[in-house]
Order: sequence, then structure tokens, then C-alpha cells
Amino acid sequence: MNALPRRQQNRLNRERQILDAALKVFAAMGYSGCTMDAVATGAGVTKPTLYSYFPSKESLFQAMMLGQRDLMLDVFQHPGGKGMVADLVAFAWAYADTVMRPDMLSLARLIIGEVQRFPEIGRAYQASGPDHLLRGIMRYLDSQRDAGRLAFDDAELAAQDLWGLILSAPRTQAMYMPDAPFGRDRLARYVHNGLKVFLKAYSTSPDTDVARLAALTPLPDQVI
Amino acid sequence: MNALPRRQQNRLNRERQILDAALKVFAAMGYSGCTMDAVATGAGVTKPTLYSYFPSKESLFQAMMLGQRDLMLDVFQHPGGKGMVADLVAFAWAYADTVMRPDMLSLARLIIGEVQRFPEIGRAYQASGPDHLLRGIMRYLDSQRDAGRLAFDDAELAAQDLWGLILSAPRTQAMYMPDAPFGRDRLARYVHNGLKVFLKAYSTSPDTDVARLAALTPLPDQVI
DNA sequence: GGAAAACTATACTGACCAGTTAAACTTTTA
DNA sequence: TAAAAGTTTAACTGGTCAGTATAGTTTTCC
Repeated sequence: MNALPRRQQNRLNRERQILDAALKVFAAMGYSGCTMDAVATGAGVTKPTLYSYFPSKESLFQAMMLGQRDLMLDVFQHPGGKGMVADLVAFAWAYADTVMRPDMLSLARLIIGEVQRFPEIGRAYQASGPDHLLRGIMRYLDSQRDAGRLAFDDAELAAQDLWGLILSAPRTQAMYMPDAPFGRDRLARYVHNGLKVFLKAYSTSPDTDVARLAALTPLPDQVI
Repeated sequence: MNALPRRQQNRLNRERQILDAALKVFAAMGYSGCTMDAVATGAGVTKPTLYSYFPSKESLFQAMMLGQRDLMLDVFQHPGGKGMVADLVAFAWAYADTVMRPDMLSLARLIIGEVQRFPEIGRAYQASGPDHLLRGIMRYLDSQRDAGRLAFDDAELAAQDLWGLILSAPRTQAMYMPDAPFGRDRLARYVHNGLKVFLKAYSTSPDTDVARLAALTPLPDQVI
């Protein structure tokens, strides 16, 4: 059943416990506001044990942050089948539901707040989060251009426009006002409008696509 | 010459000295990373004096942050005269040059990093910075709609789209990567594309307006 | 079963830092 | 010019926290 000997298995479990607790505490209190005692308590472990896993607060922070990058899920694996407009709506909501999650926002705030102290973490986040997702959008947009449904020169700019139109406003607002969370109903206004503007500017048959979009108004179920 | 007695005048000068130094030190080191000794030294003042102006670190931070809101300049006072496309280009650059300044980015990072601890500051920043600028854009867009040059239902969404198309991508990137600053040449790609998409989606005569935009490619001089 | 590894509990060190105190000195006011 | 207000210097308090040390307990391995 277990390929690894018990000792190593335990060690890995503990390590994940510690990293999970670290994420919670760091995200809630910020880097300087978070104490190693709090992390230890949160992980159900004592401080000497904690230090036997990570030699310093800084190394714990880095390990935790770098570990997070693998968790960024691949929301943009082509679902296909129901047509471009439906795909874009599904994409937009998968994206919005991920990015606007309170824990994701906290993590983003933490990174931004500490990026002067830990520049590598900012770069790693950018590469594994936003850039990674962007490439997913680009692939999809390229495929739609090849099929003659979209028109653009620069796929990167088109993908960034899509993201910016849908989420820039609500996300910026949420970053500055964590105590006024966005419901999906408020979000819908931005998602719908963003897609409309995107189709107007990029679709090869904007009128029919915008009409299709209008027919899809009801919100899809939240996946996450 | 001086309406105020010397004593009060001195006190005001000192206070501004202290607030200026506080801005620098807080922005560079973050809230917890900044020591009151550092602020005092930066302001050319001793710690007891500093405490005679502000009773605590927290109150200094709040005073500094709330003071910043008046500095957000009114980039959107209608210049007019050269036509809508030229106006929008001028607006976009005034906006971009302000928002992408390293000190503005540092300040924004500081606020985001501390917003869980000081929610009022996030709200105050949102109200005096972004919201204030947004209302300026909205007024201008409304005037252009009344003149028949733009078409939209919701001025707020249109204004947010304009902002998001122009600056969301470069600003997000700059927030996470402070050591790879944006030159105006790299910025130009986003500004130009953002305006193009905006005109395609919102102009009542998109083709001529996009052509006008293309004729304006050379960058305007930096104002700030 | 017994040795080695990992863990707990608890207490400690040393640095850092917000905020204070008190006595000497300088500027402003009247 | 004298007292009132404000400032400086320099040292100090008290709390917090990263990281360590010790001695004893449990878990894993062979």
C-alpha cells in the first residue's frame, strides 16, 4: 500500500500540515504580523519541531509560496462543444470564481505587500499564476481565430483585454476593500459587460455573438 | 506676510516634514518593517518630538495615508479642442504616467498589504483615488455620448473598461514585479491597443476613429 | 525488545522596537 | 529680558518574537 517507509511518509504529512497552517496564518496576518508560534500552534506542532522542518521564517515563507504555484488550477482546459460564446462565458466564470475567492485575494495581497522584500516570489507567482492562465486563454483565442470567429493581430493583447474587461474592476476593488466582498450577482454585471465589449471589438460577427451572449444571461453554477 | 504666528507655522512645517519622511519610509519598508526611529531620522527630528506630533505609530500611518488622498491630481480636467481621439490619448497618458510612477506603485502595494489591518485606509484610498478619477472619466464619456460620438448604456462600466483596457495588464504586472519597471515604450503598446479596442466597442464611427488613433502613434511628452 | 529517530514541554537568550522619562538647551513670545 | 513652549540627547522600560537548549516521551525500525 505504502511505497515509502513510515518515517518519510510521516515527515511528508507533517510538512504539508505545516505548510497549510503557514498559508493560513501568513495570509491572515501578513509576513511580519505572523509569528512562528502561531504557525506551530496552527499546525499542531511545537516550535522546535517546526524549526526541524524549516530552518527559518523566511525559508518557511518561501517554501509555502513556491508550493502554492502548483495549486493554480487549469481553468482553461478547452471544454468546447457549445460554441465560442458559451465557452467564453464558462471560461469567464471559472476564472472569476477562482480569482475572487477570499483566500486567493488574501494570498495576492500578501504577495504584493511583501514583493519588495521577496522579489523572487512575485516573479514566481506571475509566471505560474497569471502568465500560465494567460497562455491558456491565448491558445483558445488562437483556435477561434483559425476558425474565423475572431480577428486580432496580437493574441497576448487580446487575452489580456479579455481578462481586463472581465475582472480588472471587481478585482481591484476587492483588493482594496476586503470587508465588502463581491457576490456572484454583482460580479455578473462585470462579466457580462466585459464579454460584450470583447465580442464587439474582436468577433468577426459581433452582432450575432452579442445576441448569443444576451441569450445566456442566467449564471452558470459555481464549480469550486 | 505670515498670517499665522511663528509657533503654529513651525509646527505645520515640522508636521509636513514628518509626514513626507513617513511616506518614504513606510512605502519602502512596509508598515511593520518601518521603525519610528527611521521616520524620526528621516524627518531630521528626534523620537520624543515625533511622538509629540503623533501619539502612536498607527496614528502616524493613518494621518499620512489620509493626507495622500489630496495629492491625487485631477488628470481628467477636460483639455478639449483637438477632438475626442486626441483627448482620449492625452487622458490615457496622463493616467498611465501617474499610476505607473514607482512611488505610486509602492504606495498602492503598501495599502494592499495592510488593508486587512487598516480597512478604513483601503476604503479612503479607493474613494479618493480610483473612484475620483473614474468620475472624471465618466463625465467626459458622458459629454461625448451627448455629442453623438460614443454609444453606451452604463457610463460607469464604460469608464472602467477604458481604464482596464489601458492599464490593467501593465499595472498588475508592475505590482508583482517591482524590479522590472515599465518604460513608456512598453507602455505604449498597451495604451494604443487599449484605446483601439475601446473605440471599436464604443465609438459611433469606429473605423474613422481607429484610423485617427493610428495617425497619433508618436508618444506625447511626459507631463509629470 | 531495544536502539534510533522524531517529537513534546518548557524555559531561555538576545535582538529589536514602541513608547517613556528627565535634564539640558534653544526658540518664541510678550 | 524672562518665562513659556518646544526641542534635543541619551538612556531606559517592557513587551514581543526569532531562534535555541535541555530533558523527558513517543514512535518507528530491525
